[in-house]
Amino acid sequence: MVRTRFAPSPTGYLHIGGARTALFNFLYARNKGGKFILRIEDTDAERSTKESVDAILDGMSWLGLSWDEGPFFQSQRMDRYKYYADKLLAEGKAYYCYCQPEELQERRERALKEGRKPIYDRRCRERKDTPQGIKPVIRFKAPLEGQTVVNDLIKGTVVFNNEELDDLIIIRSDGFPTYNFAVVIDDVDMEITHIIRGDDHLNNTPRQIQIYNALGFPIPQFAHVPMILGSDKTRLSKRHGATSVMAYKDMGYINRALVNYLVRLGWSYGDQEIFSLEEMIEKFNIENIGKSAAVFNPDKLLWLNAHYLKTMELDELEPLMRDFFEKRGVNKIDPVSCKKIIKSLRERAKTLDELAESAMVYFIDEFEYDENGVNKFFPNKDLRIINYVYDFLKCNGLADEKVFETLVRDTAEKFSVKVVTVAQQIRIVLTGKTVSPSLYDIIDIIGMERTLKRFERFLTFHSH
RNA sequence: GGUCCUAUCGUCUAGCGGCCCAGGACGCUGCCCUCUCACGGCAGAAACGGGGGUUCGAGUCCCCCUAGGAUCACCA
Repeated sequence: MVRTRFAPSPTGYLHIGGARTALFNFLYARNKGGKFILRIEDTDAERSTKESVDAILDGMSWLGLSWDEGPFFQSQRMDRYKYYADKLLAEGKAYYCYCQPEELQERRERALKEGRKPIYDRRCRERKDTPQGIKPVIRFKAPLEGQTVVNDLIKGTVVFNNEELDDLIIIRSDGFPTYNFAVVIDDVDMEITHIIRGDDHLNNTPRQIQIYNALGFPIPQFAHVPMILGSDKTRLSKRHGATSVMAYKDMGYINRALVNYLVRLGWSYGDQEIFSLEEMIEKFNIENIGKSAAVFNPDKLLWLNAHYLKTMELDELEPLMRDFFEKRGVNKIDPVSCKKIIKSLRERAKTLDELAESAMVYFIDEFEYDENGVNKFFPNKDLRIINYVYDFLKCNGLADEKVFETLVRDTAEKFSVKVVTVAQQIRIVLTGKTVSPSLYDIIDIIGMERTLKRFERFLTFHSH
């Protein structure tokens, strides 16, 4: 039984990189019919917050990454870490260290300056006395020689010389475990079979393997996924734009689009670009994860978002638009007309927010007229065409789109102008702008009454 | 600096020795469609970092160089 996990530390929101790691773990577990476990690594009391936990859970839910077990909190598992630390101590595989943080820091800097390795010098390793008044840490007795081999599903065989690794702290002076110790205990307790995580952890892996060995635990499978970089090829951060998953929701991105984008960042399945969640689960595998870091490309994400905007069911899209309309003060809007609006704009917008913004032509009757547009399409302030169209609409109404098209064409012919001219004149009358959705859609959505009002308003503004 | 990882169009990538004078996608350019803008369709420009090997044959295997990234905490 495959068991994977996502183990974020609650020191901020769910970011793009974490989301992809979570996604890969989720997909792998689902693909194998296994379990996906969520664990919160909150051993750093200083930086961990409840808000972050909620933010991460929100992000996961929005992306549809449901977990089977958890969330487990490391802060509630102190007895487990203590138990195994004591065990290591009793077996002579760990020891108390009384060195103070300041002197450690100092020695590190000196070593660096003198060109030596900045690793712990193990001076407490064979210490027999127990200094009073100092709260010690517990260090792991790492092997002094030999090699530790990581067999990684993505990176292949990676060999580390043990002399490069020092005696890491496993329990801090405040009694809390450190990361490298806690993950091992947790992954063992939670019976994790496949550890899929960012490759910034590759260097931690030999240390963790040494702990597995010291405790006699079987080694799980490791898969270190390459990082996601910003456009300047440095680690993705705020200055590259939004990195919070929920920020994308707020900007009008659709969860499926983001998930689809993320799955293709570092993973591929031939030439396929579009994947439904079901397809991802069916086709995901670790072999097809690339080995090199990937640059986050906002344009491609935008394209995917536009794709889902164009192809999703209107019934699914309609409720998603609510927030974006409300943001603009549009609250009472029935689902039927909302769907009409979406239909008229979905091919012109790339985000839900953009769609809502351009939908304002349907809601605001008091707008400015684009002066350049007016000058361009109304030579000599000639209002005869508009008057003619107005009269026609007032007398005949508009049965359907075909009638409207005929009207535009006939009018153009009657006044010996191009069809574009007639259309653009009507567009300016109806929206004030030279760019808008299809004219018939506007009339259909706002209704004949408001249509005629907009004509009258225009004529009043421009008749002198 | 030590250690580790990585290296195909600007970007995401296909390629797992001959099917590749390198394919797809985003973006970009042009044309078509068209009531504007979009959408859509078609076409185009655009890459195997460099140098050595191995081999009849290398983008694909090996080595070196170079370049990027990661990591060296009582953070995770």
